[in-house]
Amino acid sequence: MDAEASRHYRQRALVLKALAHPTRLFLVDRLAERETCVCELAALVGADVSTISRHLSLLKHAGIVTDEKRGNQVFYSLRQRRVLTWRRCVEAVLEAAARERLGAAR
Amino acid sequence: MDAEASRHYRQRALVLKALAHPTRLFLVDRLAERETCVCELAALVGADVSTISRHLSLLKHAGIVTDEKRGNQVFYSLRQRRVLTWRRCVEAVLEAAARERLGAAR
DNA sequence: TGGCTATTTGGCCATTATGCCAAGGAGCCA
DNA sequence: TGGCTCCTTGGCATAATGGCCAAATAGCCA
Repeated sequence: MDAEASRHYRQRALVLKALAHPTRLFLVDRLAERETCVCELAALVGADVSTISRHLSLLKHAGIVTDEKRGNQVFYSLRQRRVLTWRRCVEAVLEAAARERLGAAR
Repeated sequence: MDAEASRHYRQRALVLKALAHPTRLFLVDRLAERETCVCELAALVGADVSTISRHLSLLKHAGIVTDEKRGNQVFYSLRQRRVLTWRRCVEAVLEAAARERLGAAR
């Protein structure tokens, strides 16, 4: 893998890494419905506000979400919806695995 | 997030975690072209064979690739091609970020 | 069987990721 | 200004990753 390919894949892996956490996937799915403030998201997840703030910050740096301060709250939302295609990719893998299990059990 | 949602997202995050590494993305792209043995992949990446073997094992456990022993070599291949939609998901994010940078520079 | 080649696994170590608490900063309202 | 609420960031402890070397396995072929 030459330097350019290396950079190419490092950059893409960063985006996937940002998604690759249960809480962050939940947040992305949530934000796909509507913009939401940090405290509400924290309540939904059931984790410390600081923890959620960190997850959101990570998603923001990855370019997946944006934030907007309004009053003393910060509302996060998806930067674009096509990132939701992560579902198609993952479901394809899970379905193939499920089919394989059925085949093995036959 | 209740117990079921938690399980749901944990399972999906596992698949994304398997993809979320530069070397593993490279391997997936490579295997999309044709099945390849471990030693050839190791040479392409330029890493220790044991390192590549571990990455492939991880991809296999995630249900993304399969292996087939033939002689004293092991050939890996994609289990299904729809996993390649990771590209669409990631490119959407990168393109949005690029647009944003252009807008900011305007 | 003995020697080779191809892979996987065990061990170790360095680096990164996570999560919570506490502290710090911002904005709102009385 | 003082007190609240909402977020973010610093500090830490713990767990998970990633990589390489060395050792163990498996299959081929003399």
